[in-house]
Amino acid sequence: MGIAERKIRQKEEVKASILQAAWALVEKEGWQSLSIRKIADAIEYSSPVIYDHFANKEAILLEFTRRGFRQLNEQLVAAKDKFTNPEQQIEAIAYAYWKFAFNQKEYYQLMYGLGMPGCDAVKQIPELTSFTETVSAPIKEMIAKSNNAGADSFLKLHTFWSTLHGLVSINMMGKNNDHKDELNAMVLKDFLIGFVSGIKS
Amino acid sequence: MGIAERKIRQKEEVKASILQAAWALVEKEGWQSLSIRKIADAIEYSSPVIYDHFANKEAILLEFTRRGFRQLNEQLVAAKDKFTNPEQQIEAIAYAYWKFAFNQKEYYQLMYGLGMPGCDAVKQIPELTSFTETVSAPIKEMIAKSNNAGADSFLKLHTFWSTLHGLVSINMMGKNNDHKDELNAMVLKDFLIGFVSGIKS
DNA sequence: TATAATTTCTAACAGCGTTAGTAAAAGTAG
DNA sequence: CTACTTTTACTAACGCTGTTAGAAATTATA
Repeated sequence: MGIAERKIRQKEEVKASILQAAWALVEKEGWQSLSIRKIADAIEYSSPVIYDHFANKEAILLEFTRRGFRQLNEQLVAAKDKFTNPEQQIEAIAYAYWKFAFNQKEYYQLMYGLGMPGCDAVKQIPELTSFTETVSAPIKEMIAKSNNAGADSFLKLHTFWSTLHGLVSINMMGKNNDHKDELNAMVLKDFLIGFVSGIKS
Repeated sequence: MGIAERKIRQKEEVKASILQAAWALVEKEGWQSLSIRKIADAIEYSSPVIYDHFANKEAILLEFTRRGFRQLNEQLVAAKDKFTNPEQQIEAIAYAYWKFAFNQKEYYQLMYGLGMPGCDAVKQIPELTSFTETVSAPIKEMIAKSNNAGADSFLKLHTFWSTLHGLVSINMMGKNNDHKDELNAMVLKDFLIGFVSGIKS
């Protein structure tokens, strides 16, 4: 009897439509004004139905956070795989990260800012692991090739990630300067030069 | 007739008590659960009274953001003034910044994260200027003393600030590792070495 | 077809920021 | 000291929010 299967399939269709509708709303009005009732309206169900698929609103946002990290990771991997040289790889990763942050602004804000998701929430994002691995690989390679074999890759990863995120978020909240793009490109380049040479030495 | 003066004084007392009560609530329950009604309860007035002193809730948060930057700046200046050498100054500033972020966690989260205050809001924070100047001064000095006189101080300031903020915010959301403090100290040191040597070269 | 299980709904609770309109208090003038 | 005007603070409400309880409707099983 395929009845149970069909039910499961239908249930997942509704769940997918919830996420789809939610994302459409986020893109149109920003994540700030996303509400359960609006989602329910969009999928033409009553609001309590949503709680049959998600424990609460935060769970929906968490799902998007996970998707965001998955997507970010895909783009980083794609950028990285265009090169074999780890220096070029790390540079490509940095630019891809930057691009993602501003092209998928809603995702980025959800993933990071935004009420600084509780420490508990962060643990529920296994996608962070892939992200970490993607960035770690070229860093480890660089260290191995360098004269500075004692360097700690975890530490370097942390520095790399933090700086990138810092640049992004200071920029997102910052004034809309005319020379913004040029400045950003320079700051990014400036950081990368320092970062790479810091590993080598 | 000092009646008008007394009235102004009384009005400002109420305004001060609003901010005081609000801050007490933030410290007890976090900024997330701060509400106009709770503030009103705490100062033993009805909620609409608050709107005689602040345009809206955001204005209250903005006031705290400004106070936060003022306080941060004071601490940075104090740290800086312990040294005359710009390298030591910039290092002291970095540590003071770090200390502020974690000692005054609520402030820091309000100032930065937290819904990434609208671009409009940022312009309304004149305190940012003093902050910028405090950090710029030693950077400019370092550039002047270096062989690399062409370096752009604004660019370096941006890098410095971004990296610090990145380190802080990645850490605030991060897991509570056992070796957290040691790692942080190392990352901070790692960054500072790279930053300073990057300016000199 | 009757019963059991599931799905979906309406209605409500408790909270939020904010505003309109009224009652009370305080200050001013005759 | 009374009459009027201005300021101040209140109650009540609007339109939202996330979330839950309980009834109604639908669907599957015996």
